[in-house]
Amino acid sequence: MRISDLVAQYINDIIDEQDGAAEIRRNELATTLGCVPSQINYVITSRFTPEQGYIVESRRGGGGYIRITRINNTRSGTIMHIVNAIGKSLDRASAEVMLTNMLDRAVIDAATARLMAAAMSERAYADVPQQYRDAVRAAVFKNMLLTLVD
Amino acid sequence: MRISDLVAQYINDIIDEQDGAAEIRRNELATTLGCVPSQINYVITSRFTPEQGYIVESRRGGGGYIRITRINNTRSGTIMHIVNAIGKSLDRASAEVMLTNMLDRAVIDAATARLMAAAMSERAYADVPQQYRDAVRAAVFKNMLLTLVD
DNA sequence: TTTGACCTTGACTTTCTTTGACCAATGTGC
DNA sequence: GCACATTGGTCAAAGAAAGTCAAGGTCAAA
Repeated sequence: MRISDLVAQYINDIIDEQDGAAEIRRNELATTLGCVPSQINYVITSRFTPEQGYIVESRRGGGGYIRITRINNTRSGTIMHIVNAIGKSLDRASAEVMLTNMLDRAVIDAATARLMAAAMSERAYADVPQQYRDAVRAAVFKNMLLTLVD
Repeated sequence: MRISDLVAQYINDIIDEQDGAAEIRRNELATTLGCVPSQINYVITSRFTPEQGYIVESRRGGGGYIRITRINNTRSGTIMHIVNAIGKSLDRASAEVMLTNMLDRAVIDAATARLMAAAMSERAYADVPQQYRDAVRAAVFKNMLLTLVD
């Protein structure tokens, strides 16, 4: 298993336990999980971005910390937030990150996530020229998301 | 015997052993079987396609993998039948007829039908030139259908 | 004998992860 | 205030996979 996944999982567990927010100490966590401190930053920037519905605050120096807060917890709100965050273009990886996130936050169920991921897959767009792919994908994704809001 | 047959057989054996899914590491398998890595891709794209009842997922980078899942069972039979009936091209109206049909036959539920219909809508493909639309739509539809199969 | 479908190979690309050196901010004791 | 210890932040390079593509090979059917 990837170290980055371990870190992400660790953070997610804390957030779940503590009802929406985790406060960690970078070096301590790195030591606990046996990785280099900057790995923590990598995980945060790749998996706990604002786009994905998290706010990250931190402080250096003695007693420093990193606080990760999950926002936007109502279903429709979350979905609309995501819809609005998607521009004219969307690549597969970003779509998948969003889906994983919605799944983690129980905004959608596993079957729906799987279905949507399939509609985002690289394979589905193999026939269409590069230049159009991410645009269609964005459009398809938004259309699907909109059926999920009440 | 062709190398590609060896690769295909090897993958199939794993799938059989592991109850429907094989997770491989491309380079490792290539080394084991004494072929170049891209041979694995060739085999996958030629013998483990959606039409043939497989779902393929993958990930690059450290800890990367290729996962091949075979689908099989009765409701699945209906779906596979539909998948195979779809050619290289699919227009919105036809897709909708199929969805209504599946819904009537309880192969899918209303939410799923709505979600899939959204992914088929004209609006979703407005950006892509006419000539490609129905091809992408077909590919997206097939990919989605396959996730409904066990 | 030509042709077309299928197979093989390898160079090059893209994506994702890991690591470490160096930087910036904050707190503490003098 | 200053020196110094304690944090966290940034960035670029290297590493670890997988993906793509095009050029050439094989082989059987026409």
